[in-house]
Amino acid sequence: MAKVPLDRPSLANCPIAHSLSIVGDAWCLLILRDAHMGLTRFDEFRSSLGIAPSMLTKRLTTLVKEGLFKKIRYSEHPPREEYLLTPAGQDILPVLFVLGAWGQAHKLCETGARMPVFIDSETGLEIEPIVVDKITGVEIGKATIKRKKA
Amino acid sequence: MAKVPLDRPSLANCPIAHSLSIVGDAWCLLILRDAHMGLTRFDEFRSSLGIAPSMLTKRLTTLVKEGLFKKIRYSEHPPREEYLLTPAGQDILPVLFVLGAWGQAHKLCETGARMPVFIDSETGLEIEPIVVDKITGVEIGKATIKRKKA
DNA sequence: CCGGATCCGAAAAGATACTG
DNA sequence: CAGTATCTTTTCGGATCCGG
Repeated sequence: MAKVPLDRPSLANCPIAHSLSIVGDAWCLLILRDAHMGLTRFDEFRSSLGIAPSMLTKRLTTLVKEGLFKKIRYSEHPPREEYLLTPAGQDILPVLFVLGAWGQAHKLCETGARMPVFIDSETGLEIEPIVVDKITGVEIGKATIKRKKA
Repeated sequence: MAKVPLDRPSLANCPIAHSLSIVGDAWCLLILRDAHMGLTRFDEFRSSLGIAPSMLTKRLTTLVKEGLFKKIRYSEHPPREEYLLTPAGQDILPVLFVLGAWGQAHKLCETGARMPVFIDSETGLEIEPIVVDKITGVEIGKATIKRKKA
């Protein structure tokens, strides 16, 4: 899609729509996936994803502009830059978790052992992500999306 | 993007990439958002999102083919169909939750009160979604994505 | 009115080549 | 290594039409 029509009444005040206007694109989320796996450089992303350089430039530019990446010059001669996740970019991780968990649950990836797994950086153990309500701790699934009452 | 290149070694066994090859499109996720708000019909989606009919047809067709929607004929004369979420489609809800929570946390939607909120269908209370590890119950955020060791 | 199908100009994506 | 430039192909989105 070119752009989410955020002027639509149904979308104007929807946080989901606003999020999608930034990361509602498979390339963006795959770049963020790679960033969370430790990649930082243009060519690392390009060769990992097989994305055309012009596409990668465009995605990285908007992700920097939207505050998910910081562009850092790590060498002057020759000029070299790397892309580091900001806090906002790091906060995308739960989205990737849940997206991956959905794919796994529905056997989309049956060609063998799935390659990237989620590892707790403290315990080193694999994580199985679920979404719960922060207050009650109850797992989500029976909930619904509703229009807020006036 | 036309299609996620799932033949790439870096993506072939990645559940995130596989999920994105199906729902890695803003329109698809917005249609699913509307479906979770109770919309079922072609024209309901169209007028809610302002999507071109050809686009909507294409998205609905693939979502049916991928098993997120069931197409049900609810009238014979005239022939009328509606799109109902399958269990796989219902399981997308946590993805929408987390996506919305991210947008909210980063103040993407400051034009006023956000319209669709998340309501627990039992208690009627608003939900604040977070992602935790199923086993330990620890909130995710310090975790990382890693390649599985051989 | 509902659920699309078809057509067309504009826009975006993909591949490749090239440059500092 | 980090992108631009260019070219070709595909897709998008709007408008219109159409059968029930």
